[in-house]
Amino acid sequence: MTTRTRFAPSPTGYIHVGNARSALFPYLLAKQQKGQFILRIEDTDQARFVEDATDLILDTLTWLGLTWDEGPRVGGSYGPYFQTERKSSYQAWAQKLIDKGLAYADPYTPEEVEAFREQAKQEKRAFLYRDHRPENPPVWDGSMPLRFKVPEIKRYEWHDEVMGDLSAGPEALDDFILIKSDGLPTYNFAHIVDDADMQVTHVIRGLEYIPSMPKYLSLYDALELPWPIFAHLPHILAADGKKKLGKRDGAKSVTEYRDEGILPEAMLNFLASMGWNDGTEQEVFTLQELVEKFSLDRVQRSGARFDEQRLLWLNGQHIRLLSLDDLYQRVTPFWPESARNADEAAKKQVLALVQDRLKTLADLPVLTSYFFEEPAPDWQMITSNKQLAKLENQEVAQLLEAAKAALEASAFDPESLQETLNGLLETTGQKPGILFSLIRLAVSWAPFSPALNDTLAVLGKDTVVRRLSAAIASR
RNA sequence: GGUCUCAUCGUCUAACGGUUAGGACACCAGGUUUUCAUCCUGGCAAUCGGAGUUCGAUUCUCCGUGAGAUCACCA
Repeated sequence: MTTRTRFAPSPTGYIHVGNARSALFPYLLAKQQKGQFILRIEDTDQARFVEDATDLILDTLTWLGLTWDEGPRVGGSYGPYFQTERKSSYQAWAQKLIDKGLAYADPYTPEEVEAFREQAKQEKRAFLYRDHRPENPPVWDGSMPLRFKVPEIKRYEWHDEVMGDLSAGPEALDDFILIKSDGLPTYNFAHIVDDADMQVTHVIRGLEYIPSMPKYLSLYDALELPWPIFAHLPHILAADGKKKLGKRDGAKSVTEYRDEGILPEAMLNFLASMGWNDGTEQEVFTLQELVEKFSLDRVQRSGARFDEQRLLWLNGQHIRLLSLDDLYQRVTPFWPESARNADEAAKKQVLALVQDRLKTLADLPVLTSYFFEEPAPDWQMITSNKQLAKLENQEVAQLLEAAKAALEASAFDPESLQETLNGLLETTGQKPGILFSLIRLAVSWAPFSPALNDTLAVLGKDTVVRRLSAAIASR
């Protein structure tokens, strides 16, 4: 049997990093086993439905590189892949339960059920709907919720690929709603029917579903459906707390990270590393490597806190892995305004220089703007520099003049420049920490820059001489 | 409150009963004859507590403690 996994989001908003990992692991497993990764949209909650959310979800997954084999936009033989379009299937499966006497109309109003719930709470005991099962339920005409009648109240035991052997007592079992009074199924019913219809072999989801497992298991049995393989994933915790990461606590959307210059492969690597590792000391994985090495039995059972610093570090690692051409493509929206009219060759030259220093793509402007526009002299940078602050005004001027003269006479390839710079050290008798820092600042007025000779070479003689003159003049 | 789950450096994690408890991020200190956010070297830092099983427990069992999840006509 080929492995078929799925990711089944509801279109209620953006995808945050926790959601993204719930998509990643089933994706990895399906790809590794040459199976199919299915995307299903669970849009049965009309109240929480958000108009553009589906497109946002699809676009986010596409950006991440988690492409689906079946689902919206691509179709497939087991569709439709939107739950609202699958009503006939839910009807058919519900009818099967009704025929077996395992589903009944819920005659109570929501207020009445709520009252039962209140009462149970008052009496300090768990609320169970099945304690209130109507003796002679009316015929279900669709205007009332349809409830599942749990056939056997017992303890359930099952295996979880991540969590191991699990079990839960009869308290976890209750008559739950299959179809709401609006005619749409609940998640509890729909996902089981859909997974069966779509021949999903592995149910991989967050561990918030574990407490409901006995209900699901009982329904599989009632429907005479084999149990799929289950894997419940630990939560990703918010950076500051111990709570499950959620939108309520301001979990950032995946697209925000994209806009901040995070690479999709870094995000995926990071997400995978929270809760999974291959047992070696490897930290940086490409998506292909993740596909090859992933396994459910090496997934952690405890939650992992979201540490952005680690994400940043991984992002830098992945930026360094990119070819220059690839990086050039990705960095397109991040260039400083002043680079807009620069030609491709010039931009690539600059990019090659800073590739090793980028932590995010969004760092590009700070690192490169002085290549494309005249930086404004900021003598604060010199007076606040520990070493440069010791220099007399006059010395600064002399050093800059000397540098200007030497560079004006120099060839401008990196090697010649290094020689010229070294020569300058001797003639001025200065320490490199002082001389080179000064030149660097006078030419870039930037907090950081690549190696001085490389920077000068890319800048070109005219620019370097002009900026040194400007620096001297502004003193 | 009921049910369920989890527990190793600050953080992410490794160690299928035997290791000086390993790696990475972050941090700190050096180095790479400029800065630095790259790179290299070094340092700091952990098995929640208590019983038990065992020659030997991070690892197995039990009890605590702590944390989380869940108890919807939401998923």
